[in-house]
Amino acid sequence: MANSCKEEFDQLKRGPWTLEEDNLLIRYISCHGEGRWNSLAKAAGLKRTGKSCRLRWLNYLKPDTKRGNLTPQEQLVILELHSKWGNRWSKIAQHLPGRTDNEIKNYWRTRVQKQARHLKIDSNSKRFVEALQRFWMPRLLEKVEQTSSSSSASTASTSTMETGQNKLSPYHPQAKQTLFSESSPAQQSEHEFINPSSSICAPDHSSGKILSQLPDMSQLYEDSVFYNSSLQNNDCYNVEISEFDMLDFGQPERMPVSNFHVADTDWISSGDMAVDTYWNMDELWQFRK
DNA sequence: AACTTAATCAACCGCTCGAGG
DNA sequence: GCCTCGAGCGGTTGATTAAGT
Repeated sequence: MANSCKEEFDQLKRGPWTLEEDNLLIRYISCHGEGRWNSLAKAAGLKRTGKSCRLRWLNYLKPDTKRGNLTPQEQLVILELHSKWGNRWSKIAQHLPGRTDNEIKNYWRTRVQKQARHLKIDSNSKRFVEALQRFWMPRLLEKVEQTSSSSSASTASTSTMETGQNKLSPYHPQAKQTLFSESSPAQQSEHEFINPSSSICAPDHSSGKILSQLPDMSQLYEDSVFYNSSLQNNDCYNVEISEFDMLDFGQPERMPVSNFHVADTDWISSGDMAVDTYWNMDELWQFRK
């Protein structure tokens, strides 16, 4: 008995999914629906664990799964919700229609934590959260504003969440028809959609100026955790790496946010949304160069 | 061109939780 | 109350690709 179980386990396939496997899973689920993943895997003729099938379906094959880079707005939502809930990836994912917890987790680990390492700040620390809220999130808001204004100029019906390089699942029926579809009313009602700007600082839509809504820079200067801590810090390595960063957090009048280098290319008009809509925090350090 | 390093992301693993017997 | 099983979650790994030297 134990041997047959072991044999069964040994026969299970691992690693990347093949097209045939994907097709088997899609066909089975379209006929019988999701759930009971272990028996589903067997019934579908897949030599995979139920877990593996579930993951593959949820993260890649499910029709409303979005692929591709996160928009600035989506990134903003992630930062905002992560500051509230921490590593509750699935909870955060519920507020980003079409995005999976895995995708969000990967984004956080590869992009956001990278910047924390860069600054030598613990990504779970208050300092880092403050850096995000005071500095990077307003920058993202700015991009969201730019995106929405440029998209409204080109087409009034295209929502910000759906613009850019987002791709539908390759198996989605509409995938070949359009890359920039509007989210359906049903989809929107399924998720409590977070408007990032509402929870951080409301953009001034009447004037179209986001900069007026940025954090109070004089206050930022006064209570600059970064400035003070970096100067009082005897750790030479930390100062060496962080001095410019910290000073700039602390002396905003010397380096207003609006002066930050956005990108080498005009990310709105270049048409290369696949590259430039992606929030690249490295841009934030480029003013030093 | 060849090699190394870094970045990305799909997939796996172990754990917890809740439902049902 | 205990056990089993399915489902889901968060952390981690490893293969692939891109960038740098």
